[in-house]
Amino acid sequence: MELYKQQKIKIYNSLSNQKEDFIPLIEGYVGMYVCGPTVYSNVHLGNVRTFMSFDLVYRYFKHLGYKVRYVRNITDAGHLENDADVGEDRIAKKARLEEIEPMEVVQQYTVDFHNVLRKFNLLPPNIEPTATGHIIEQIEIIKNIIDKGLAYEVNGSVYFDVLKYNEKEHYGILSGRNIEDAIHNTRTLDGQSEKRNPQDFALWKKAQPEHIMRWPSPWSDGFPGWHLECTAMSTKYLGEEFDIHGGGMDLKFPHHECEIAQAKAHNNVSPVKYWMHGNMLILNGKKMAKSTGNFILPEEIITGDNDILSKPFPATIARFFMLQAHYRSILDFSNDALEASEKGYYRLMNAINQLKSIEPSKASTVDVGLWRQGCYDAMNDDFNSPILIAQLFEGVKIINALVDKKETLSSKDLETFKNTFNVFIFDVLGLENVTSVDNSEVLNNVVELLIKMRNEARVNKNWALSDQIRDELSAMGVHLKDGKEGTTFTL
RNA sequence: GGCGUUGUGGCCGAGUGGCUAGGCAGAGCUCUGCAAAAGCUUGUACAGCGGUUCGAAUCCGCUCGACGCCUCCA
Repeated sequence: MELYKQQKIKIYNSLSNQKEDFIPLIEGYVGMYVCGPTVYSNVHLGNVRTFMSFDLVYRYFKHLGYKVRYVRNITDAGHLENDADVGEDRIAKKARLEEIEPMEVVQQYTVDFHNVLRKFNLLPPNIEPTATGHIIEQIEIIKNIIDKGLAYEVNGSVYFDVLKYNEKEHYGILSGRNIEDAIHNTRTLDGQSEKRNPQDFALWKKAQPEHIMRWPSPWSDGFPGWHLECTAMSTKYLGEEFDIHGGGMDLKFPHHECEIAQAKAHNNVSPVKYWMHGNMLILNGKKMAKSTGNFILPEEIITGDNDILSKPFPATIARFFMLQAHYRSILDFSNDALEASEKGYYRLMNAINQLKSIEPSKASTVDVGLWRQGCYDAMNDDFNSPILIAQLFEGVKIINALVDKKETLSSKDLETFKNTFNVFIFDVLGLENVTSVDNSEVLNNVVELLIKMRNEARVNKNWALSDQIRDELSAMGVHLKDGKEGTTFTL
């Protein structure tokens, strides 16, 4: 029997603001869409956190035996900057500044994105579609929405008519807003607008002469609005109605709100059953964001090349650190917190390494089934990885007690225990067992110390010791050379 | 200003109306020639003020603070 029939998941649905039983549209299958990055610059650690949160979700579904179709897009058609009416496509702007092709920008940062996620051990999605690869689909959706009277064309651009939509539907259903409030609280209007209403959003934008990314359409040579791509691609690959849509909390409004409105207008059905939003990674008390410069790059964790870091950390430790917080909580990033996680991580891995050598006994003194279900209960409760990790540390205590022969497990229980422990750590949490941190500086110092001790032995004519040091180092691959200027070594 | 989230012991970070989350640090113990490491044990915290309740950190109200969104954003 598949595990998913035994383990029932509850998911916090942003649409209802409460935990709901997860019931897939088709039993045994899960359709999941996650908003991917806009590839106009390097992803920062905050971006990684969000994708990692959904990596956890994906991994757990897979572990339970669900057939998952996980779609995560690449936004390569940029977003508009500043005022939408005069704004410029981000990718196009970057390309113009760097005097390269827009697709070079896209290619460079897409490759970077993939490299980063691989280092943090994120599984690739099943489909990773691009916005520019779905221009035709987007145009078709716009046509349909215009036909239904919920969008209008002005000067070659097309806008979604939010007020009209709101007559029959609720624009703001996801973010808990009322369109009336929004109208009354409009910020200072900047300049003249083509829009009938400030809340309207672009489905298609006419390209200005300086725009280098453009496609033909019935309305103008131009480019699609940002929100539309996700509707086009999720509909195409997951259907008009699918199970889960995820993304960062900051996309809830307006991006996801607009997606709901478009999709409903287009398909006459609410597109998503469970909306999930991952919370922000905070640095210095503020959200990480490229625009403010308050961020840390994933690579900097690994190289230690950032002033706030005391040293480099393996990527998997950063992963462990982030999974120690629930995905819906804001998480504070700091060197101290990372160091604390590092110690806990090694404790966990030491236990795993000891687990291999434990011998079974005739009977069990530990209720393995209860402990195992505790692991599942944690994940079933809205993917609560911190609780799971706490449960795994209970497992660490059990392992230590087994090593000390204070507890025993039958061979069957031991098998279950080992299997569960490994599955949750490596398959579900996606951690990697980094046993030793390769630190060439430490190695250097160690060898220098041995050289010094050997030289003292030579001065004392303690040839037995000095030769022992040289020969044993040599056996380990460290070769000493006595030169006129002193002793050096090679690896 | 509007909408929403949140405020937990030295630090990070879970959580439920009554029963010790967990990690790090600290303390005690075991082990050990000494030390370290490792293991075990230990922490009565929940912004403030009211209210509901037999009982609230957990529900409600107010105050104060923090954060997110309202413009691109994971």
